[in-house]
Amino acid sequence: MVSVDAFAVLAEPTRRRILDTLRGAEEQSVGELVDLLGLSQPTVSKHLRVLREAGFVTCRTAAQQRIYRIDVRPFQAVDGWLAPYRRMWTDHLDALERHLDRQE
Amino acid sequence: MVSVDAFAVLAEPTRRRILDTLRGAEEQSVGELVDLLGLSQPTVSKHLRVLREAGFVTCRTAAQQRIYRIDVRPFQAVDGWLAPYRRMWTDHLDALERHLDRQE
DNA sequence: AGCATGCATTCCTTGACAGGCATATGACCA
DNA sequence: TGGTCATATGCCTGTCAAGGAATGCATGCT
Repeated sequence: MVSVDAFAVLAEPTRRRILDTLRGAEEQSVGELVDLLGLSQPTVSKHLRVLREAGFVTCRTAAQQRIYRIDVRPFQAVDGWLAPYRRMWTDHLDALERHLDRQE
Repeated sequence: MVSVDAFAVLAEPTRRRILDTLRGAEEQSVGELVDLLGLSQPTVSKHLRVLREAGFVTCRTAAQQRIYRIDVRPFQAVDGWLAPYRRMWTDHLDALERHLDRQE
């Protein structure tokens, strides 16, 4: 329960693929993800566990299936770290816009 | 030269600390970073190499010093991946705003 | 009860770093 | 030229995570 680092979780390309797949579909079962991604079932389950423990996905049980869906909160944390860097180029773009506005 | 994954680079907490330090100072030498971060010089140099090869920082030579500064382009790539997820909550916020507007 | 389905977990092996330490490189100076 | 400063690199070791194969564990069905 050691609160895994969100960036470390996203460092795995396979996990980002899982998230990208989930993003396009509201929610999906493990089997659907296995089919869509072409990965082994244990591989998908293990990545889903990492994502779940980091809060990126939530899970509900439907009969023998586990249905996963995205939770945005960890993404907000990542976005929070990224925000000051984003300002480094949006500020420049804003300045450029103001400059172009003055040109007219 | 194997085009390292930007997320994998950011997965290291120490590297994020280096970036956060650089962000507050335009540019800094390796020695300054060593002092500010309290890390060994080889450790800092090795992380800077990773950051440099991934494009997160650029480097200029000033006498015996190497002066590092941030380059925003890899951050833009990361932000690009994050953008659709960000819409998942900004859309909700926008909808909430519209709702509150109608309340008035 | 017995069996199949859907998923999670374990064990094992392998590969990728991270940090410490020592050393190399390159620029400056006397 | 010899020495020093600033930084980069190499080697070594420990740690940790990923994937494959096999197995465990529920739930549902007949």
